[in-house]
Amino acid sequence: MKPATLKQIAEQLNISISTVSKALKDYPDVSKKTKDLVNELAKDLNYKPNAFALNLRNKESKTIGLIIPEIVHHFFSSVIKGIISQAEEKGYLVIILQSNESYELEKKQIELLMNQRVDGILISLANGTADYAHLNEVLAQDKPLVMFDKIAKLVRCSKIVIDDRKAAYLATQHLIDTGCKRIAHFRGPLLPQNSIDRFLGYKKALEDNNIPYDPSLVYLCECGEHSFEEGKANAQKLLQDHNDVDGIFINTDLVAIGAINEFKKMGIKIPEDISIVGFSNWHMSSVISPSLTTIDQPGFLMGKNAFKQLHLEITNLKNNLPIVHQEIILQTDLLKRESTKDITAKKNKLHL
Amino acid sequence: MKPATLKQIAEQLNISISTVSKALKDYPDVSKKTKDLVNELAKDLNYKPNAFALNLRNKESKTIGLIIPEIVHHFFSSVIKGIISQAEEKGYLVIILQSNESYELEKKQIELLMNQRVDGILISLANGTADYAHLNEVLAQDKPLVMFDKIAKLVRCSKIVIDDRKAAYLATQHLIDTGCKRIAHFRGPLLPQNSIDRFLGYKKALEDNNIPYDPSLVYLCECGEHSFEEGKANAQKLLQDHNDVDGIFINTDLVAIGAINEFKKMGIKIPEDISIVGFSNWHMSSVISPSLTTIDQPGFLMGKNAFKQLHLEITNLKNNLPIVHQEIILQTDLLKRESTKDITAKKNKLHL
DNA sequence: CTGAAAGCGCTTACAG
DNA sequence: CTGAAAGCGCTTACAG
Repeated sequence: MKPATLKQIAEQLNISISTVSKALKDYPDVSKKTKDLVNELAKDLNYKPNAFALNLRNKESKTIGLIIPEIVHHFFSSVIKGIISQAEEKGYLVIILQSNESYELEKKQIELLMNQRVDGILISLANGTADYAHLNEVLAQDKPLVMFDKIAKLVRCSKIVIDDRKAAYLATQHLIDTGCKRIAHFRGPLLPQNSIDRFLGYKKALEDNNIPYDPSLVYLCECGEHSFEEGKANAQKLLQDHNDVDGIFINTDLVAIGAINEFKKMGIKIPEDISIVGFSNWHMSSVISPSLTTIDQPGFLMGKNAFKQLHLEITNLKNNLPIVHQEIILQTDLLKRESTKDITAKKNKLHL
Repeated sequence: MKPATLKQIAEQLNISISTVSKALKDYPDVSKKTKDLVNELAKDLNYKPNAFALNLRNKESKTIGLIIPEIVHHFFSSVIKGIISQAEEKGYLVIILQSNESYELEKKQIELLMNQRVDGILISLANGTADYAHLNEVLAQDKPLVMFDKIAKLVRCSKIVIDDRKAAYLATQHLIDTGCKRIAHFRGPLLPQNSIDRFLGYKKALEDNNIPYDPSLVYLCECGEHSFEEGKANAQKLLQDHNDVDGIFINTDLVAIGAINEFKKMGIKIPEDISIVGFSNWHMSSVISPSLTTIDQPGFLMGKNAFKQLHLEITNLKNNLPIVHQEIILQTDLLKRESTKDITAKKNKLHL
């Protein structure tokens, strides 16, 4: 059974399409009697306005596009959840595409979404993305665009991020505060700004505490599918290279958990021998033993804020109001758990 | 800058809109000269056909809807990935909604998607869904609908599933084959058919091996957010209630991992004292120690198949071909790892 | 080879 | 209070 149209209602009632349309929208210049007739029949026929026709007329589809590097990923799926929940509240639908960390795919997907004429685009960049022409093109066409987490500083649009550098600084400072003297870092890949910033935060904290920076203490991870194994491998390498390390700041929780597993297997005590701080607050991190001290990365909140900002820009554009790009920096908290030492306990001991 | 239209091209070239349209579509009855002119200008203006107009005319949007109980979930996010990857290949976009395991939300979202006039709908049911009127309504309106994983047997549409009962049977049989005599089961919630079937498979395997079924050996889990903690709690309870258990078949890997953690903490050896089999093959399961014997639940493949089937039905509907509903049962494998005993090793020993 | 006309389903300014 | 007309941007059967 095909969905009913205004035309059908009009014909059955022997009135014009315009009147039917106005009756359904409760225009004041339609008689009560006509309105009642129309509404009743519309209900009987289960009339729903044709979204395609509305889109064409209103030049908007109440649909946005989301491009994300990876879906099977705790942080990113939390962001998606935040975006969708907020979108649903405002009556928007979300088309999701996955770039697989590929610049080429990302470029194609931007085009797809532009051709689809979504009302706006939300994106977290692929690691491979170093050229921003496709993003600037979106902005040039006056299409609202908001970036989150993995952003390009040079693109002039709104951004929702955390302060990776500051968070990494705090993480490292916490290791120093709890007595670590020789602190290693398992860093993320070379490209996204985030792992660069985390590395820089680590380095800065060392400097500010007069601890010499030693590049041989920095190990690289892909932080992709094999994060856990990378953590184990790096833990092994680290022990071979340096037997004096007493603290590690690790780019991602999953890598940290791999490292912890390996250390435990080798009989190294955490936090007594080596203290560890992770990054992201994965759901397993609070639950393993020892539980992992880490930086809480607020994915759900980031998603919510990203959609809110996009929605604001879509609305302003529609109402010919000026669009002010925002850079929103979400707060990150250091969650102190068992993989680092408890300072208060230590202090108390000293005071005995 | 607003996107270009056929009208603009026509005006600039002083020809009719129809001719422009036909030139762009390479109709044979347009002169080469006109085609060249049109194509050149179209390229200059970066002309892209207006998707809203096409949707209205073609009565299709090359967009499907997906309703899923939970996004932040390893299995479901794998399914999503499979769906999106396959959809992209066929030129379809995917709108994702999350039902949060709520029947009410699910119902609303079905309506949303119907009003949006997506070309088809993919759904995995909320645990709370026991009434299927909203799903039958979709089918009554001739909209292709494919269910996966959490399905309703009574709804007459295509389904992509695994054979939960058989997989559970194999898991339990494996425990029996490796010498377990007293086998417990941590089962999932009462509602979705899947956990019922897994329970039934467990029970059937016991029967077929003349092991008496003991209801006090069956423990319930929500298998939601706190799966890990549930595993720990159930492990504790089990030890209090029964000190003779030597094997457990557990509804979900995450619960199993929680249980393993707890057992290890209590000094119970796995698999020597208690053997454990999980279900789903979560990415951590192969990587923890001892690694978890489990049933591989092919999420990505399920997503791919679900979209393929939906696409087939969409295409057939469009071409007025008959639609044959399929129930596709994907293969599940038992992955033998360290949390159960190695039979071959045992056999070898016996043969010495 | 080109173009006017009708139509997809809706809305709204305008006429009566 | 009701309806004819124009328009959103496109396609295609038909006329010339």
